[in-house]
Amino acid sequence: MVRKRVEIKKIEEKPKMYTTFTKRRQGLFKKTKVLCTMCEAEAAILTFSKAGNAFFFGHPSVESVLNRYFTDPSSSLTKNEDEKVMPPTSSSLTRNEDEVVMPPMSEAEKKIVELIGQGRASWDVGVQNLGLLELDELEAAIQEIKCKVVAQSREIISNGEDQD
Amino acid sequence: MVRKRVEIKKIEEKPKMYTTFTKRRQGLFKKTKVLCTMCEAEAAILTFSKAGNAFFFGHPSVESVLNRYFTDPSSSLTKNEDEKVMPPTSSSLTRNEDEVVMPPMSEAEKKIVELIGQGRASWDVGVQNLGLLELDELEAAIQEIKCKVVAQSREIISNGEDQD
DNA sequence: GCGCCTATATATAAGTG
DNA sequence: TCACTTATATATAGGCG
Repeated sequence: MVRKRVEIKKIEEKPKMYTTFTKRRQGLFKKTKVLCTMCEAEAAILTFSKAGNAFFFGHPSVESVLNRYFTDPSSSLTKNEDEKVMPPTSSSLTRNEDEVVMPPMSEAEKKIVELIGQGRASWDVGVQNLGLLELDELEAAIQEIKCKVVAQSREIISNGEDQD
Repeated sequence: MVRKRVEIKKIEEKPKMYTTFTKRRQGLFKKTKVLCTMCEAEAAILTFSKAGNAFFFGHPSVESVLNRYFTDPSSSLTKNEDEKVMPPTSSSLTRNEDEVVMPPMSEAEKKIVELIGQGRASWDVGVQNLGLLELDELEAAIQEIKCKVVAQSREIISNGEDQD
């Protein structure tokens, strides 16, 4: 219970380091979201743990913020011309889940998987390519999924923590 | 002196909003630095205030983190079995010159993909295997995605209207 | 290890100069 | 508006089941 103030230095014990990373990263993301909400700010945060895991958050989206970073005049001042980061032109995100066999999906699930399945586009871009009708369907699909999640949360709460 | 808990919503009074932005941004940067120090992590945070001011921080540098963001394969998915670490040894990743590829997914996207990506389990089953904390995150993630969808819809409906 | 708990450290809203 | 104050809210280290 935080009996002592932690020193701001490298944590030598790996397990402890990972635990700390997770907790602090979560806190960081949360605060970033709050900042965006309260101050109508745009922000992106990119993290890579020592273990190599990557976590990102961006409002309105990581891409939009990065794009602004690359184009906003006030940003240029802090960068070196010759050390500009080039926007992605490589492909590394393609997941090979082609042979994943799943139980029958609901329409909602299918909708969502469909978007992700595009493979070459992230949600932001994927969404931007949809028409009103599709967006409407997707919204409903998302809502449906969300209901399941919320329902599950409630179930766990009411059952204490008795669940597999 | 924090006489009351602040609501996590847009601050209407501009002066107050800017003050809050400044304070919270500083806190955010500070925490980001601590995270990097304690956990040997790499992180970058980019912020744009409503007023248009830009602030960045990156360890080891903003540029290096962004470069990693655009190239690191581990940016795509996070698995959790025994091994979730996958150092960029060079496998199936990297450059396709003729294909436009998007950066890694956001937290929200990852959360959702994570569930589906588990394979062999539909959403219903996947959700049932999550703990409260995860469900909470997932809910937020779903909400985030939904916001994007809704926003896109509204934009289309506006059909050309533009604001600020 | 994972999720929850809680005592304490830290962040911060509002006030003051 | 910044710098400092300080009361309170929030984050979190370590413990527990």
